[in-house]
Amino acid sequence: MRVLIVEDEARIATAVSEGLTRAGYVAELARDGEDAWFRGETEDFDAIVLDLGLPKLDGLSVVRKLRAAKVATPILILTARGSWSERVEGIDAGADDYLPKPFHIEELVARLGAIMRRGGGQATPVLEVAGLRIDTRRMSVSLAGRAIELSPLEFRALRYLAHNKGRVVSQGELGEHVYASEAEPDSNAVEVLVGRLRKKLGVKLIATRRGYGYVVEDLPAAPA
Amino acid sequence: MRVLIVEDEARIATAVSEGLTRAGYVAELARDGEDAWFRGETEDFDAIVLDLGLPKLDGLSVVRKLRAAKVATPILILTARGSWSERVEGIDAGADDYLPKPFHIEELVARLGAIMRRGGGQATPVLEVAGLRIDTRRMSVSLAGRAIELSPLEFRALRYLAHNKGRVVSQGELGEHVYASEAEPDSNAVEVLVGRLRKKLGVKLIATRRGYGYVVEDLPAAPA
DNA sequence: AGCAACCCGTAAGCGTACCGTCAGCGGCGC
DNA sequence: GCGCCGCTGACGGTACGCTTACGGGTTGCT
Repeated sequence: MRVLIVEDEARIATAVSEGLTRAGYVAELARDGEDAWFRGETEDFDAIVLDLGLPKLDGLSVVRKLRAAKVATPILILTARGSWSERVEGIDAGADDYLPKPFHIEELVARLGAIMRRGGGQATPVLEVAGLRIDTRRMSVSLAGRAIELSPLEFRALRYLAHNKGRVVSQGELGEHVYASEAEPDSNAVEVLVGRLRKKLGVKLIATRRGYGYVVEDLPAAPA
Repeated sequence: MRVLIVEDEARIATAVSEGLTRAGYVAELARDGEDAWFRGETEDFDAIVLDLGLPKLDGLSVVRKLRAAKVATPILILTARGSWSERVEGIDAGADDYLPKPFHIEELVARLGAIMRRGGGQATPVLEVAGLRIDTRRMSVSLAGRAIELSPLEFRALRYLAHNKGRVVSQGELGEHVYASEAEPDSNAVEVLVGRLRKKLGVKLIATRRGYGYVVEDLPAAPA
Protein backbone atom coordinates (compact mmCIF):
# COMPACT_ATOMS: atom_id res chain seq x y z
CA MET A 1 0.00 0.00 0.00
CA ARG A 2 1.66 3.17 -1.22
CA VAL A 3 0.57 6.49 0.18
CA LEU A 4 1.66 9.91 -1.03
CA ILE A 5 2.06 12.50 1.68
CA VAL A 6 1.95 16.09 0.53
CA GLU A 7 3.13 18.41 3.27
CA ASP A 8 5.64 21.25 3.35
CA GLU A 9 6.18 21.49 7.08
CA ALA A 10 9.01 19.06 7.74
CA ARG A 11 7.98 18.33 11.29
CA ILE A 12 4.49 17.22 10.36
CA ALA A 13 5.70 15.44 7.27
CA THR A 14 8.10 13.20 9.15
CA ALA A 15 5.57 12.51 11.89
CA VAL A 16 2.96 11.43 9.37
CA SER A 17 5.50 9.45 7.42
CA GLU A 18 6.64 7.56 10.47
CA GLY A 19 3.09 6.92 11.58
CA LEU A 20 2.07 5.49 8.24
CA THR A 21 5.20 3.39 8.00
CA ARG A 22 4.48 1.95 11.40
CA ALA A 23 0.96 1.17 10.24
CA GLY A 24 2.36 -0.86 7.38
CA TYR A 25 2.13 1.59 4.52
CA VAL A 26 4.85 2.68 2.16
CA ALA A 27 5.04 6.44 2.55
CA GLU A 28 6.24 8.73 -0.20
CA LEU A 29 6.70 12.44 0.33
CA ALA A 30 6.05 15.49 -1.82
CA ARG A 31 6.89 18.97 -0.51
CA ASP A 32 4.92 21.26 -2.80
CA GLY A 33 1.85 21.32 -4.97
CA GLU A 34 3.52 20.96 -8.32
CA ASP A 35 5.42 17.92 -7.19
CA ALA A 36 2.21 16.44 -5.79
CA TRP A 37 0.32 17.03 -9.01
CA PHE A 38 3.05 15.55 -11.17
CA ARG A 39 3.60 12.45 -9.08
CA GLY A 40 -0.06 11.95 -8.35
CA GLU A 41 -0.77 11.80 -12.04
CA THR A 42 2.19 9.74 -13.18
CA GLU A 43 2.69 7.31 -10.32
CA ASP A 44 0.31 4.81 -8.82
CA PHE A 45 -0.71 5.40 -5.19
CA ASP A 46 -3.38 3.76 -3.08
CA ALA A 47 -4.17 7.02 -1.34
CA ILE A 48 -3.01 10.62 -1.04
CA VAL A 49 -2.77 12.66 2.15
CA LEU A 50 -2.82 16.29 1.19
CA ASP A 51 -2.23 19.44 3.17
CA LEU A 52 -4.14 22.40 1.72
CA GLY A 53 -1.57 25.09 2.49
CA LEU A 54 1.19 24.40 0.00
CA PRO A 55 3.83 26.32 -1.93
CA LYS A 56 3.72 26.72 -5.73
CA LEU A 57 0.31 25.11 -6.23
CA ASP A 58 -2.30 25.04 -3.48
CA GLY A 59 -3.93 21.84 -2.32
CA LEU A 60 -7.36 22.54 -3.73
CA SER A 61 -5.91 23.03 -7.19
CA VAL A 62 -4.04 19.78 -6.86
CA VAL A 63 -7.26 17.94 -6.07
CA ARG A 64 -9.08 19.55 -8.95
CA LYS A 65 -6.33 18.88 -11.45
CA LEU A 66 -5.99 15.28 -10.39
CA ARG A 67 -9.70 14.67 -10.62
CA ALA A 68 -9.85 16.46 -13.97
CA ALA A 69 -7.14 14.08 -15.14
CA LYS A 70 -9.37 11.20 -14.09
CA VAL A 71 -7.15 10.13 -11.24
CA ALA A 72 -9.46 8.26 -8.89
CA THR A 73 -7.05 7.73 -6.01
CA PRO A 74 -8.72 8.38 -2.64
CA ILE A 75 -7.64 11.78 -1.27
CA LEU A 76 -7.67 12.83 2.37
CA ILE A 77 -7.14 16.55 2.90
CA LEU A 78 -5.75 18.17 6.02
CA THR A 79 -7.63 21.37 6.84
CA ALA A 80 -7.14 24.14 9.33
CA ARG A 81 -9.10 23.72 12.52
CA GLY A 82 -12.63 25.02 12.27
CA SER A 83 -12.32 26.12 8.68
CA TRP A 84 -15.66 25.03 7.40
CA SER A 85 -15.28 26.55 3.96
CA GLU A 86 -12.04 24.71 3.32
CA ARG A 87 -13.78 21.44 3.98
CA VAL A 88 -16.68 22.20 1.74
CA GLU A 89 -14.43 23.39 -1.06
CA GLY A 90 -12.21 20.37 -0.61
CA ILE A 91 -15.07 17.93 -0.93
CA ASP A 92 -16.40 19.95 -3.85
CA ALA A 93 -13.06 19.66 -5.55
CA GLY A 94 -13.20 15.91 -5.23
CA ALA A 95 -11.53 14.94 -1.97
CA ASP A 96 -12.94 11.92 -0.15
CA ASP A 97 -12.63 13.09 3.43
CA TYR A 98 -11.03 15.77 5.54
CA LEU A 99 -9.13 15.79 8.80
CA PRO A 100 -8.89 19.00 10.84
CA LYS A 101 -5.51 19.94 12.26
CA PRO A 102 -4.22 19.22 14.77
CA PHE A 103 -4.84 15.49 14.68
CA HIS A 104 -3.50 12.27 16.15
CA ILE A 105 -1.61 9.99 13.82
CA GLU A 106 -3.87 7.12 14.84
CA GLU A 107 -6.82 9.13 13.67
CA LEU A 108 -5.20 9.76 10.32
CA VAL A 109 -4.37 6.09 9.87
CA ALA A 110 -7.89 5.04 10.74
CA ARG A 111 -9.60 7.47 8.38
CA LEU A 112 -7.20 6.61 5.64
CA GLY A 113 -8.15 2.99 6.09
CA ALA A 114 -11.79 3.93 5.91
CA ILE A 115 -11.64 5.79 2.62
CA MET A 116 -9.42 3.13 1.06
CA ARG A 117 -11.82 0.41 2.13
CA ARG A 118 -14.72 2.44 0.82
CA GLY A 119 -12.70 2.57 -2.32
CA GLY A 120 -14.67 5.09 -4.29
CA GLY A 121 -17.07 7.29 -2.41
CA GLN A 122 -16.65 10.81 -3.60
CA ALA A 123 -14.06 9.50 -6.00
CA THR A 124 -16.72 7.93 -8.16
CA PRO A 125 -17.14 10.65 -10.70
CA VAL A 126 -20.72 10.25 -11.77
CA LEU A 127 -23.83 9.65 -9.72
CA GLU A 128 -26.87 8.21 -11.44
CA VAL A 129 -30.39 8.29 -10.19
CA ALA A 130 -33.69 7.94 -12.00
CA GLY A 131 -32.37 8.87 -15.43
CA LEU A 132 -30.31 11.72 -14.04
CA ARG A 133 -26.55 11.81 -14.52
CA ILE A 134 -24.54 13.94 -12.14
CA ASP A 135 -20.92 14.37 -13.13
CA THR A 136 -19.05 15.58 -10.09
CA ARG A 137 -15.88 16.29 -12.03
CA ARG A 138 -17.36 18.47 -14.69
CA MET A 139 -19.99 19.85 -12.32
CA SER A 140 -22.57 19.06 -14.93
CA VAL A 141 -25.96 17.41 -14.87
CA SER A 142 -27.97 15.83 -17.63
CA LEU A 143 -31.42 14.34 -17.75
CA ALA A 144 -32.09 11.75 -20.45
CA GLY A 145 -29.14 13.09 -22.46
CA ARG A 146 -30.23 16.71 -22.24
CA ALA A 147 -27.88 18.97 -20.29
CA ILE A 148 -29.21 21.00 -17.41
CA GLU A 149 -27.54 24.20 -16.23
CA LEU A 150 -27.31 24.47 -12.48
CA SER A 151 -25.82 27.14 -10.27
CA PRO A 152 -23.11 26.12 -7.79
CA LEU A 153 -25.44 25.95 -4.82
CA GLU A 154 -28.06 24.08 -6.75
CA PHE A 155 -25.47 21.60 -7.87
CA ARG A 156 -24.22 20.99 -4.36
CA ALA A 157 -27.71 20.47 -3.05
CA LEU A 158 -28.57 18.02 -5.80
CA ARG A 159 -25.34 16.16 -5.37
CA TYR A 160 -25.86 15.80 -1.66
CA LEU A 161 -29.39 14.60 -2.10
CA ALA A 162 -28.41 12.14 -4.80
CA HIS A 163 -25.51 10.96 -2.71
CA ASN A 164 -27.96 10.22 0.08
CA LYS A 165 -30.71 8.89 -2.12
CA GLY A 166 -33.28 6.80 -0.33
CA ARG A 167 -32.75 8.67 2.92
CA VAL A 168 -34.60 11.66 4.29
CA VAL A 169 -32.38 14.73 4.50
CA SER A 170 -33.67 17.45 6.78
CA GLN A 171 -33.54 21.09 5.75
CA GLY A 172 -30.98 21.74 8.44
CA GLU A 173 -28.73 18.94 7.32
CA LEU A 174 -28.96 20.00 3.70
CA GLY A 175 -28.12 23.55 4.68
CA GLU A 176 -25.07 22.48 6.62
CA HIS A 177 -23.68 20.64 3.65
CA VAL A 178 -24.52 23.20 1.03
CA TYR A 179 -23.40 26.36 2.73
CA ALA A 180 -19.84 27.06 3.75
CA SER A 181 -20.95 28.38 7.11
CA GLU A 182 -23.47 27.71 9.79
CA ALA A 183 -26.94 28.09 8.44
CA GLU A 184 -29.23 30.72 9.93
CA PRO A 185 -32.10 29.05 11.66
CA ASP A 186 -34.80 31.46 10.53
CA SER A 187 -34.51 31.52 6.79
CA ASN A 188 -36.26 29.83 3.94
CA ALA A 189 -33.15 29.87 1.78
CA VAL A 190 -33.10 26.09 1.54
CA GLU A 191 -36.73 25.97 0.51
CA VAL A 192 -36.14 28.49 -2.22
CA LEU A 193 -33.06 26.64 -3.35
CA VAL A 194 -34.89 23.35 -3.60
CA GLY A 195 -37.72 25.10 -5.38
CA ARG A 196 -35.42 26.46 -8.07
CA LEU A 197 -33.77 23.09 -8.37
CA ARG A 198 -37.07 21.35 -8.89
CA LYS A 199 -38.11 23.83 -11.53
CA LYS A 200 -34.91 23.35 -13.48
CA LEU A 201 -35.06 19.57 -13.26
CA GLY A 202 -38.68 19.54 -14.35
CA VAL A 203 -39.15 16.08 -12.87
CA LYS A 204 -40.73 14.99 -9.65
CA LEU A 205 -37.47 13.70 -8.28
CA ILE A 206 -37.17 15.43 -4.96
CA ALA A 207 -40.05 14.49 -2.70
CA THR A 208 -40.78 16.33 0.51
CA ARG A 209 -41.70 14.58 3.73
CA ARG A 210 -43.53 17.23 5.63
CA GLY A 211 -41.99 17.62 9.04
CA TYR A 212 -38.85 15.68 8.16
CA GLY A 213 -37.17 16.92 5.02
CA TYR A 214 -36.45 15.87 1.44
CA VAL A 215 -35.83 12.52 -0.22
CA VAL A 216 -34.85 11.42 -3.68
CA GLU A 217 -35.97 7.88 -4.36
CA ASP A 218 -33.58 5.51 -6.03
CA LEU A 219 -36.27 2.99 -6.88
CA PRO A 220 -39.05 4.02 -9.30
CA ALA A 221 -41.92 2.29 -7.50
CA ALA A 222 -41.28 -1.21 -6.27
CA PRO A 223 -41.27 -1.52 -2.52
CA ALA A 224 -42.15 -4.91 -1.13
CA MET B 1 -18.15 -6.28 25.09
CA ARG B 2 -16.64 -2.94 24.10
CA VAL B 3 -18.64 0.21 24.71
CA LEU B 4 -17.75 3.71 23.52
CA ILE B 5 -18.64 6.46 25.94
CA VAL B 6 -18.91 9.92 24.43
CA GLU B 7 -19.02 12.55 27.13
CA ASP B 8 -17.11 15.77 27.63
CA GLU B 9 -17.79 16.29 31.31
CA ALA B 10 -14.99 14.43 33.04
CA ARG B 11 -16.97 13.73 36.19
CA ILE B 12 -19.79 11.98 34.40
CA ALA B 13 -17.42 10.27 32.02
CA THR B 14 -15.45 8.59 34.77
CA ALA B 15 -18.58 7.64 36.69
CA VAL B 16 -20.08 5.97 33.63
CA SER B 17 -16.79 4.38 32.74
CA GLU B 18 -16.41 2.86 36.20
CA GLY B 19 -19.98 1.69 36.26
CA LEU B 20 -19.69 -0.07 32.94
CA THR B 21 -16.36 -1.60 33.86
CA ARG B 22 -17.90 -2.96 37.04
CA ALA B 23 -20.69 -4.41 34.95
CA GLY B 24 -18.18 -6.31 32.88
CA TYR B 25 -17.82 -4.09 29.86
CA VAL B 26 -14.67 -2.66 28.33
CA ALA B 27 -15.19 1.09 28.31
CA GLU B 28 -13.54 3.41 25.80
CA LEU B 29 -13.86 7.18 26.03
CA ALA B 30 -14.25 9.94 23.47
CA ARG B 31 -14.43 13.57 24.56
CA ASP B 32 -15.90 15.34 21.52
CA GLY B 33 -18.14 14.73 18.57
CA GLU B 34 -15.54 14.48 15.87
CA ASP B 35 -13.61 11.92 17.82
CA ALA B 36 -16.80 9.97 18.39
CA TRP B 37 -17.71 10.03 14.72
CA PHE B 38 -14.33 8.92 13.58
CA ARG B 39 -13.89 6.15 16.12
CA GLY B 40 -17.45 4.99 15.76
CA GLU B 41 -16.92 4.55 12.05
CA THR B 42 -13.47 3.03 12.10
CA GLU B 43 -13.48 0.90 15.25
CA ASP B 44 -15.75 -1.92 16.27
CA PHE B 45 -17.94 -1.38 19.34
CA ASP B 46 -20.86 -3.35 20.71
CA ALA B 47 -22.65 -0.20 21.77
CA ILE B 48 -22.23 3.56 22.03
CA VAL B 49 -23.32 5.78 24.92
CA LEU B 50 -23.61 9.31 23.58
CA ASP B 51 -24.13 12.61 25.32
CA LEU B 52 -25.92 15.10 23.07
CA GLY B 53 -24.18 18.26 24.22
CA LEU B 54 -20.71 17.92 22.76
CA PRO B 55 -17.93 20.16 21.48
CA LYS B 56 -16.93 20.28 17.80
CA LEU B 57 -19.74 18.10 16.45
CA ASP B 58 -23.03 17.74 18.29
CA GLY B 59 -24.41 14.38 19.27
CA LEU B 60 -27.31 14.38 16.85
CA SER B 61 -24.97 14.89 13.92
CA VAL B 62 -22.82 12.04 15.17
CA VAL B 63 -25.82 9.73 15.15
CA ARG B 64 -26.87 10.81 11.69
CA LYS B 65 -23.40 10.48 10.24
CA LEU B 66 -22.86 7.05 11.74
CA ARG B 67 -26.18 5.79 10.46
CA ALA B 68 -25.54 7.33 7.06
CA ALA B 69 -22.24 5.46 6.99
CA LYS B 70 -24.18 2.26 7.65
CA VAL B 71 -22.81 1.79 11.15
CA ALA B 72 -25.39 -0.38 12.91
CA THR B 73 -23.97 -0.25 16.42
CA PRO B 74 -26.71 0.28 19.03
CA ILE B 75 -26.68 3.86 20.30
CA LEU B 76 -28.02 5.09 23.63
CA ILE B 77 -28.24 8.87 23.93
CA LEU B 78 -28.10 10.87 27.15
CA THR B 79 -30.50 13.79 27.05
CA ALA B 80 -31.03 16.80 29.26
CA ARG B 81 -33.74 16.43 31.82
CA GLY B 82 -37.15 17.28 30.44
CA SER B 83 -35.89 18.02 26.96
CA TRP B 84 -38.46 16.11 25.01
CA SER B 85 -37.52 17.43 21.62
CA GLU B 86 -33.97 16.16 22.02
CA ARG B 87 -35.26 12.67 22.61
CA VAL B 88 -37.59 12.68 19.68
CA GLU B 89 -34.95 14.10 17.37
CA GLY B 90 -32.46 11.58 18.65
CA ILE B 91 -34.70 8.64 17.88
CA ASP B 92 -35.56 10.15 14.51
CA ALA B 93 -31.86 10.44 13.76
CA GLY B 94 -31.39 6.75 14.44
CA ALA B 95 -30.63 6.29 18.12
CA ASP B 96 -32.04 3.18 19.77
CA ASP B 97 -33.04 4.56 23.14
CA TYR B 98 -32.56 7.57 25.38
CA LEU B 99 -31.85 8.11 29.04
CA PRO B 100 -32.68 11.44 30.69
CA LYS B 101 -30.06 13.00 32.94
CA PRO B 102 -29.56 12.63 35.80
CA PHE B 103 -29.66 8.87 35.92
CA HIS B 104 -28.44 5.98 38.02
CA ILE B 105 -25.63 3.91 36.62
CA GLU B 106 -27.68 0.78 37.18
CA GLU B 107 -30.37 2.14 34.93
CA LEU B 108 -27.85 2.88 32.22
CA VAL B 109 -26.42 -0.61 32.45
CA ALA B 110 -29.89 -2.13 32.27
CA ARG B 111 -30.97 -0.18 29.23
CA LEU B 112 -27.67 -0.75 27.52
CA GLY B 113 -28.13 -4.46 28.03
CA ALA B 114 -31.60 -4.21 26.54
CA ILE B 115 -30.63 -2.50 23.32
CA MET B 116 -27.63 -4.76 22.89
CA ARG B 117 -29.76 -7.87 23.38
CA ARG B 118 -32.23 -6.48 20.90
CA GLY B 119 -29.18 -6.40 18.70
CA GLY B 120 -30.01 -3.85 16.09
CA GLY B 121 -33.47 -2.49 16.63
CA GLN B 122 -33.53 1.05 15.43
CA ALA B 123 -30.21 0.42 13.78
CA THR B 124 -31.83 -1.66 11.09
CA PRO B 125 -33.40 0.93 8.86
CA VAL B 126 -36.55 -1.03 8.08
CA LEU B 127 -38.93 -2.63 10.53
CA GLU B 128 -41.23 -5.38 9.36
CA VAL B 129 -44.35 -6.58 11.05
CA ALA B 130 -47.34 -8.44 9.66
CA GLY B 131 -46.77 -7.48 6.03
CA LEU B 132 -46.01 -3.89 6.95
CA ARG B 133 -42.69 -2.28 6.00
CA ILE B 134 -41.55 0.71 8.00
CA ASP B 135 -38.53 2.42 6.48
CA THR B 136 -37.00 4.72 9.05
CA ARG B 137 -34.59 6.24 6.52
CA ARG B 138 -37.23 7.23 4.03
CA MET B 139 -39.76 7.89 6.77
CA SER B 140 -42.16 5.91 4.65
CA VAL B 141 -44.48 2.96 5.17
CA SER B 142 -45.83 0.40 2.77
CA LEU B 143 -48.34 -2.39 3.19
CA ALA B 144 -48.09 -5.30 0.80
CA GLY B 145 -46.17 -3.17 -1.67
CA ARG B 146 -48.59 -0.26 -1.59
CA ALA B 147 -47.25 2.96 -0.13
CA ILE B 148 -49.10 4.57 2.75
CA GLU B 149 -48.85 8.29 3.46
CA LEU B 150 -48.40 9.03 7.13
CA SER B 151 -47.98 12.31 8.94
CA PRO B 152 -44.93 12.78 11.17
CA LEU B 153 -46.77 12.02 14.39
CA GLU B 154 -48.52 9.03 12.92
CA PHE B 155 -45.23 7.72 11.68
CA ARG B 156 -43.54 8.09 15.02
CA ALA B 157 -46.39 6.37 16.79
CA LEU B 158 -46.41 3.45 14.40
CA ARG B 159 -42.67 3.13 14.56
CA TYR B 160 -42.71 3.03 18.33
CA LEU B 161 -45.48 0.47 18.44
CA ALA B 162 -43.83 -1.73 15.84
CA HIS B 163 -40.56 -1.35 17.65
CA ASN B 164 -42.20 -2.68 20.79
CA LYS B 165 -44.38 -5.24 19.10
CA GLY B 166 -45.80 -7.91 21.34
CA ARG B 167 -45.74 -5.60 24.35
CA VAL B 168 -48.53 -3.45 25.68
CA VAL B 169 -47.76 0.25 25.35
CA SER B 170 -49.81 2.58 27.50
CA GLN B 171 -51.25 5.80 26.14
CA GLY B 172 -48.98 7.78 28.41
CA GLU B 173 -45.88 5.98 27.23
CA LEU B 174 -46.85 6.36 23.60
CA GLY B 175 -47.45 10.04 24.13
CA GLU B 176 -44.07 10.55 25.73
CA HIS B 177 -42.31 9.00 22.79
CA VAL B 178 -44.33 10.71 20.11
CA TYR B 179 -44.55 14.27 21.30
CA ALA B 180 -41.63 16.65 21.54
CA SER B 181 -43.02 18.16 24.74
CA GLU B 182 -44.85 17.23 27.91
CA ALA B 183 -48.09 15.51 27.11
CA GLU B 184 -51.18 17.01 28.65
CA PRO B 185 -52.81 14.50 30.95
CA ASP B 186 -56.38 15.32 30.05
CA SER B 187 -56.51 14.95 26.32
CA ASN B 188 -57.57 12.28 23.93
CA ALA B 189 -54.97 13.32 21.39
CA VAL B 190 -53.31 9.92 21.49
CA GLU B 191 -56.60 8.17 20.91
CA VAL B 192 -57.34 10.34 17.93
CA LEU B 193 -53.86 9.77 16.61
CA VAL B 194 -54.16 6.00 16.87
CA GLY B 195 -57.58 6.21 15.29
CA ARG B 196 -56.28 8.05 12.24
CA LEU B 197 -53.41 5.63 12.05
CA ARG B 198 -55.73 2.64 12.06
CA LYS B 199 -57.88 4.15 9.36
CA LYS B 200 -54.91 4.79 7.09
CA LEU B 201 -53.49 1.33 7.63
CA GLY B 202 -56.83 -0.30 6.96
CA VAL B 203 -55.76 -3.45 8.79
CA LYS B 204 -56.53 -4.64 12.28
CA LEU B 205 -52.95 -4.35 13.37
CA ILE B 206 -53.12 -2.24 16.47
CA ALA B 207 -55.19 -3.94 19.16
CA THR B 208 -56.37 -2.14 22.25
CA ARG B 209 -56.17 -3.65 25.72
CA ARG B 210 -58.89 -1.80 27.52
CA GLY B 211 -57.45 -0.17 30.61
CA TYR B 212 -53.84 -0.84 29.67
CA GLY B 213 -52.94 0.45 26.26
CA TYR B 214 -52.14 -0.72 22.73
CA VAL B 215 -50.34 -3.71 21.28
CA VAL B 216 -49.30 -4.75 17.85
CA GLU B 217 -48.90 -8.51 17.61
CA ASP B 218 -45.99 -9.86 15.68
CA LEU B 219 -47.76 -13.15 15.04
CA PRO B 220 -50.60 -12.82 12.51
CA ALA B 221 -53.09 -15.23 14.09
CA ALA B 222 -52.32 -16.26 17.62
CA PRO B 223 -55.53 -17.30 19.37
CA ALA B 224 -55.73 -16.72 23.08
C1' DA C 1 -15.59 51.79 -16.56
C1' DG C 2 -20.25 50.73 -17.60
C1' DC C 3 -23.71 47.56 -18.28
C1' DA C 4 -26.06 43.23 -18.40
C1' DA C 5 -26.79 38.81 -16.72
C1' DC C 6 -26.84 35.87 -13.17
C1' DC C 7 -26.81 34.20 -8.47
C1' DC C 8 -29.05 33.91 -4.27
C1' DG C 9 -30.97 35.57 0.28
C1' DT C 10 -35.05 37.97 2.11
C1' DA C 11 -39.73 38.66 2.63
C1' DA C 12 -44.69 38.34 1.87
C1' DG C 13 -48.70 35.76 0.57
C1' DC C 14 -51.03 31.57 0.28
C1' DG C 15 -52.67 26.80 0.06
C1' DT C 16 -52.92 22.94 2.66
C1' DA C 17 -51.71 19.20 5.63
C1' DC C 18 -51.54 18.48 10.24
C1' DC C 19 -53.38 17.76 14.61
C1' DG C 20 -55.66 19.17 19.11
C1' DT C 21 -60.24 19.94 20.83
C1' DC C 22 -64.86 18.73 21.51
C1' DA C 23 -69.18 16.32 21.44
C1' DG C 24 -71.56 12.29 20.75
C1' DC C 25 -71.79 7.46 20.51
C1' DG C 26 -70.72 2.57 20.90
C1' DG C 27 -69.26 -1.43 23.18
C1' DC C 28 -66.76 -3.86 26.67
C1' DG C 29 -66.89 -5.33 31.38
C1' DC C 30 -69.01 -5.76 35.65
C1' DG D 1 -78.32 -2.69 32.20
C1' DC D 2 -75.21 0.79 33.59
C1' DG D 3 -70.99 3.18 33.51
C1' DC D 4 -66.91 4.36 31.73
C1' DC D 5 -63.19 3.77 28.46
C1' DG D 6 -62.19 4.43 24.10
C1' DC D 7 -63.68 5.38 19.07
C1' DT D 8 -65.31 8.57 15.53
C1' DG D 9 -66.50 12.61 12.82
C1' DA D 10 -66.46 17.55 12.48
C1' DC D 11 -64.22 21.83 13.09
C1' DG D 12 -60.81 25.23 13.12
C1' DG D 13 -56.24 27.21 14.40
C1' DT D 14 -51.60 26.84 13.27
C1' DA D 15 -47.53 26.36 11.03
C1' DC D 16 -45.09 24.15 7.32
C1' DG D 17 -43.49 24.51 2.91
C1' DC D 18 -44.20 26.44 -1.96
C1' DT D 19 -44.28 30.30 -4.96
C1' DT D 20 -43.32 34.79 -6.50
C1' DA D 21 -41.19 39.16 -6.50
C1' DC D 22 -37.52 42.13 -5.27
C1' DG D 23 -32.95 43.80 -4.64
C1' DG D 24 -28.12 43.67 -3.36
C1' DG D 25 -23.98 41.68 -4.85
C1' DT D 26 -20.91 39.59 -7.99
C1' DT D 27 -19.31 38.19 -12.46
C1' DG D 28 -18.19 38.81 -16.96
C1' DC D 29 -18.54 40.96 -21.36
C1' DT D 30 -18.02 45.02 -24.27
